[in-house]
Amino acid sequence: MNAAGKTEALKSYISKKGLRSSTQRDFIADTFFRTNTHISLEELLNRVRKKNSAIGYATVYRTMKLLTDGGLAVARQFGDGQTRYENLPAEGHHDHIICIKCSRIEEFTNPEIEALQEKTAKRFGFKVLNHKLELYGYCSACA
Amino acid sequence: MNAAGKTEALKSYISKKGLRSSTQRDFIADTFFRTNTHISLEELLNRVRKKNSAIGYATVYRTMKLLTDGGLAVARQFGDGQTRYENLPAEGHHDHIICIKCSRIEEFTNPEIEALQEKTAKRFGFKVLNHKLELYGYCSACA
DNA sequence: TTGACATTGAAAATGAATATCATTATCATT
DNA sequence: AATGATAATGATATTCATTTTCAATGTCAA
Repeated sequence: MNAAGKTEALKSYISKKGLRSSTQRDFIADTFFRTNTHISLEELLNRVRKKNSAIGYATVYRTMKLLTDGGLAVARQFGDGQTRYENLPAEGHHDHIICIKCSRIEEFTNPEIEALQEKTAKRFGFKVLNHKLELYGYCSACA
Repeated sequence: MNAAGKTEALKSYISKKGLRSSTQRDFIADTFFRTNTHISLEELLNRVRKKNSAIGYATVYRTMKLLTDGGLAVARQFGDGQTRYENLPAEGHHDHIICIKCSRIEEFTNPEIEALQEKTAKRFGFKVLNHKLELYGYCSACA
């Protein structure tokens, strides 16, 4: 989904929930939708304040929580104590394969793996909403 | 590796680093080595204090950091704000399925998924050393 | 036994995330 | 356009997990 589509999706989520619009939230969401991936709240706040320095800290948190609840952002913990928010890529879900030497990161999708995950979840009676799959190793240049 | 082996490994790690032994640390580590999986610091502290009520929580934090640095524990973030420590399993790798409401965590292995990961890695010319797969959703009780 | 220094426990400090609250903005209804 | 119910905001306080500080104690090589 592109940024415009996300803006639409957010609008319909807001109206579905009986919420109201605000210029701050629209601006924060739009700024986030234009990022690539894995932005921390601090980074997002910096970008937002470059254009609108009056926007409060808490409003950014609230907006990101709203986007996360609405399925327009994914909150991720990479272990450094800060939550990072991932903007949904245009072409659906992807996973990561990471070189532990040169930090090269490739994205991939594998529908077969997704299907097996679904099957595994059923085995445990879980309803899966999202998942994280990361492969760590050496890329061709570093092997 | 069994608990005794881990105790040995810890001892050699401590001497390699020029640290000293202490009864508190030995006891905390031993308690942890006897756990199964994914214990939070609070849970570990409770178990430790059942036998030795004078042990401070900072010492438990320090000990778990030491075990993590020494490769005898794995710190994991499952998104509920609490770090959980995983005792190294005797029988190799497993993945996780996590309830985002009640934080219930189940382990699973799926050789088919592993094989597909291997195939995916080859497609990118990567040599995979390890991976992380986590499924997030609602368990049967929270659905 | 001694002395350097690692370890401990209690408490204070830190830092990310959330809650509070007075004020302002939104929007369906008049 | 005015009203009123209430959502949203921004500043600040609070919460909660984790880390740091510090004085006292324990460890261990010399």
